[in-house]
Parts: sequence; structure tokens; C-alpha cells
Amino acid sequence: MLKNMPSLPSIHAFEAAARHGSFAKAAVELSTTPASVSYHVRQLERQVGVPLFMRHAQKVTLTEQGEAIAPELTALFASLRATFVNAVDAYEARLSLTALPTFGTAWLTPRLGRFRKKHKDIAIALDLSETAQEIGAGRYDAAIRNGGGRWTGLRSVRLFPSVFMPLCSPALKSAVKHVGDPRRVLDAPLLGRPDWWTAWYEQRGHRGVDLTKRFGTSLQAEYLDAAAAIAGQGVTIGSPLLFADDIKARRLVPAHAFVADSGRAFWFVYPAVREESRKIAAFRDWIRAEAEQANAEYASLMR
Amino acid sequence: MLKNMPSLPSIHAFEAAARHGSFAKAAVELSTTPASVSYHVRQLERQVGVPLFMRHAQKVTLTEQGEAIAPELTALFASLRATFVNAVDAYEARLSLTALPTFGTAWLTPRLGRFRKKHKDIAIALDLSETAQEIGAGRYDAAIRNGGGRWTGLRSVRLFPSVFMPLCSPALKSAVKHVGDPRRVLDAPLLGRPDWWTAWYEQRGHRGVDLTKRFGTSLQAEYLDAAAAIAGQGVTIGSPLLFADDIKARRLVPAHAFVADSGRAFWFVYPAVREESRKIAAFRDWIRAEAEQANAEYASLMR
DNA sequence: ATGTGAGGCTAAGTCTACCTTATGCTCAAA
DNA sequence: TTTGAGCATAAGGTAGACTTAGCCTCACAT
Repeated sequence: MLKNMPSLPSIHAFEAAARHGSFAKAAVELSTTPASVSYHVRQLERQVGVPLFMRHAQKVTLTEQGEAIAPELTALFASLRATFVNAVDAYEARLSLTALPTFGTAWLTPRLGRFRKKHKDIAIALDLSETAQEIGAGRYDAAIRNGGGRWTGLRSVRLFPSVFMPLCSPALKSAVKHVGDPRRVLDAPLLGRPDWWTAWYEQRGHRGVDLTKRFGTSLQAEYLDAAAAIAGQGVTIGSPLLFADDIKARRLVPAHAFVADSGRAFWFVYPAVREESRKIAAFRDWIRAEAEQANAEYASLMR
Repeated sequence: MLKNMPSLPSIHAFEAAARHGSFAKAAVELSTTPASVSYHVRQLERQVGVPLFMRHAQKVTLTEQGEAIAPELTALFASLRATFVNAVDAYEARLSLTALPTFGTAWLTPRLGRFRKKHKDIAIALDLSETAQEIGAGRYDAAIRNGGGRWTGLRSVRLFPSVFMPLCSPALKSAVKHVGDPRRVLDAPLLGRPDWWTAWYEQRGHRGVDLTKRFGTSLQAEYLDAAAAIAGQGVTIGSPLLFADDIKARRLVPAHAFVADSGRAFWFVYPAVREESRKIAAFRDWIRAEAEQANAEYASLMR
């Protein structure tokens, strides 16, 4: 008896019909036809093997058994719905982000407080890792990535270009004033990614420059190089946009006016299928506005 | 968010997968394919908008949300199943019968104790009414009816033929010994249904007999006439099978040896769709056996 | 290192079950 | 008597569920 569960539409139809004492009203609630309700109630009775409604000419009344199970089913439906609603709420209350360490440390973290202030119901979980984490697989909701802006299955919002320029502490500026000329030896070591230095020189017309001798300590991330530069340990290369706050506060200054463009950009990316997600939309709109403001500030800073 | 409930198969698939931590094992439990489980879990995630499983190369693990809702769903499923199982049990524990008053009073009620003894878990609710009640509409599970045995949508089990003969108390027998001859006036009034008396005389070759003067009190049911006959108030006409107990106990005796046959019979009838019902099957088998025994006893009684 | 099998994903095709539409029936109220 | 409300039923269309088949990845063996 009762080998396989009756179908949910049948149970739902019966539950609504029992609550209203009418197939027609149940049909309105379920936005379907009375015929459908009739079909499903009969279906349920057939599967369970117990008559639930007694049919009279123009009304239906519950049988003893129908009377017994209807309230239980109503309660179960409420629980079922609540379970999913709670899950959605909990899920929408926590945005899980993954970003590159430098971006997260230098740019995002200082601004996150403002997001929290604006959206008190959304908590942020931030993962900072060098390798791009899979998003949309359950672990992370969205990411900030550096690249061309084309990822299949993902929507991307452009934040600002990925550019870099030599940066150093104000105290060191005069010591490295010849940084633009690769032939001149500096009084301070270079910091930051060697490939960026190479690219920076190349964009200024200096090809095949050998910089291997000029580097100081090799650090793991750009923001660590920046911290070293702030401490006066050398001249690093990095994004004036990411370190705009340090530049604004004059902890860092451009060691040279030329800004190289990597041709790439920073993007906020999220799965296309989650376009509807409230928390993602909220963060997207917020970070886009923050980036625009940062772009504007940067423009005025460099003017 | 969450406009319409996710489908039950999807929830079921997820619940089983969560319990086993494996789509393949869940598929075995649900006796379906892993592909189906995969499809349904994805379906559920799509409808709810929350990732529930993280897919790895050859295993899946629950996400935080999946972990949260899985046990709730397991409990809800158990409740849902229990609700229906209880309803079935309650329903199967009470057999609702409708029968003709005379049959119920004279034949069925004295025997019901034996059924209860044999099936302690099935309670009997007996309705006795002159008009044939609808069965299979929720109110009554089965009926004992008198007729030809052909009712559409119903299964019928023949119990015994519908026959009738004059019956009176032993004390009155000599006073009504000429009952077989309609021209002889009796010292006692006739009881019971006039049409049966007419039919009885007709089957013995006496046509157009006027009996209107010969009746005593008109009672509403045959068993009341039988009671009156037992009290010596007259000679009634009724079924020697239904009143076999009274005949056996010599409260009643045949006033004449001829037994008229109505051409009809008593049948136990129940909806064809409920062939599977345990309680109906139990009662059917029991009443068939009782009727056979009654038939046998009647045969020996009349020998 | 290289099969091999387990476990999951995906695509395509089939089929079931649900829904709709349309019609008929019964009873109550006008 | 008529009209309308409410349910049942039949027929037909369609979306969604299920199956089948094939592929991919990784673990665990040779």
C-alpha cells in the first residue's frame, strides 16, 4: 500500500480544495482550472486508495479521512515552503567573493565597509587567492578578475583599466628621478613584477632591457611590494588606480609620469544565470558606482 | 523569489542524494538512473536559485545551504508519508457497510461478532436502510444488496438466493395448516409483504387471489413481521435462509413446505476499483464463507 | 605509465502526466 | 422554467520527466 508518493500537484490541489471547501476556489488560488483540481484530487484518491472528498451536486465535502489529513498537509506545505524560503534568505544574506590579493587588499577591503553600511542584510565573505577560482559552482557567487572581459557563461562589469606606473615614497623620488631611462643606474632597487617593468619600458620604446640586476627582494604580491615602496625600500610598479588612496595620502608618489596600459582591465564577474540574484545585483551596482568614483578621482589626481 | 514550489520528484531526488552523498546511490534507492537524479537536483537548484551540491570530479558534496535543508526535507518527507500511511490505516480499520434492514437484523448482525473476532483490527459500521445507498462515493465501502447481481462498476459476490415461504410459530402451525389453499379461510391473519404472498400463491398455480381481507397489522419491515409471527400473531412470509436461526431454534416453523423463488439473490457488492482493499477483501471472504455455511445448514434443515 | 571502472555530466529522443478546452450534468435560486 | 454555479469527463496538446548513450575525470589498480 502506498508504494510511491502521490505527486505534489495532486497534494497541493487537494490541500487548497480542502482549505476552501471548493474545487473552484482552489482553482482560483492555484491559478488553474477547476477541471485540473478535480483531476488531481481524484488522482490523489486513486493513488492513496482513500476517498478524500464526497461529491455532491454542486458542492464537495471532505470525508473523515480527508478531514484528518488536510490540516496536516497544510502544515507540511507551510514547512516545505519555509525550508526553501529560509535557504534562499540565508543564501542571499551572504555574498561570497573571490578576488586577486592586491585588488582585495589595496582597493576592495577599504571600501567594503561602505557596502555593509548600505546593505546591512548582506554579509561579505572575501577570498583572496592568486589563482582564479571557479565561480557559479556553489563556492563563490562572484569574482573580480583581471582580463579581457570575455568569459563564457559569465556577465562582466568593467571597473577600471589595468594600468601600471613606477611608484615610490616621496622621500625616494629624487633618488629615482632617472627611472625613465633604463641605462641610468638608480640609487634604489626595483620592486614589483619584472614583466611589468619590462612592459613599461617597452611601451616607452626601450626594447630588450636587462633589469635582472636591479631588483631588491622578490615579494609574492604587488601590495607587498607597494608596502615595501611606502617604507622607502625601493621603487615598485603598480596600478595608480589600485593605490590611489596611498597616492592621495602621499604615502606613494609616481616616480615617473608615464602610465603603461596592459590592455586588460578589472572586471566584476558573475554567472549569467544569476542575473536575478538580489545580492549580486546589489553588489554589482555598488561596485560599479565605487569604480566610477575611483576613476574620476584618479583622473583628477593625475591631471 | 520562489514563486511556485519546486516539484516533488526534484525534492525527492535531492533528499535521497543528500542522504547518500551520492547521485548514483540515490538513483538506486529511487530505482531510477543517475542521470535522472542529476537532472532533478539541477532542476531544484534552478528553481530555488540556490546551489545545493558542489560537483567534483567523481563525487558531490553538499553546499552550506544544501547541508541546511537536507535534514529538514528528510523529516518533511517522513511526515508526508506518515500522513498518508496513517490515513490509509485509519481508513482500512473501519469498514462501512450498508444493507437492507431485514438482512442486517436477521442474518448479518448475529454473525458480525465472528468477523470482529477474526479481524480485530477492522471495525464495522453498519447502516441499515431500505433504499440502496450509493457505494464507492466515500460514504460506504460496500453493501449487501438484493437483485440480479449485475451492477456496473461493482463487483458482486453471491451469498444465497432470495426465496420465501410461509412461517409461523409452532403453536400456530395447526391453525394455519390450510395456508396452501387460498380459498380456505385461516384462523390467523397474514403478515409480511402482500406481493410476496401473491407471488408465492402464483408460483403454486393460484392466480388472481384476493388477500386484502386476510392481513393483520401492516409492519414496515420483514423482520418485524417475523417478530410478530414468533409472538404468534399470525403467519408471515419470509426467507427461510434469513430466519434460519429462528427456524433452527423452533421459534419459527414453515407453515407450508413450498418455497417460492424470487429469481433474485443476496449479493455482497463493492466497487470494482477497490478490489485491492484489504478490509473489503477480508469481509468478502468472510461473508462468502458464512453464506456457504448458512446455505449448507439451510439445506440440511429443509431436508 | 596506463588501463579500468566508478561516478557524474550532457544531449537527444521518447513518453508520461499535467493542463486546457469544451461539453454535459445537477441542483439552487430567481 | 430558466439561469447560473459547481463539478465531472473526454479529448487533445505540451512541457517536463525519464531513458539511453556517450563522454569526461579521477582513483586505483596493474
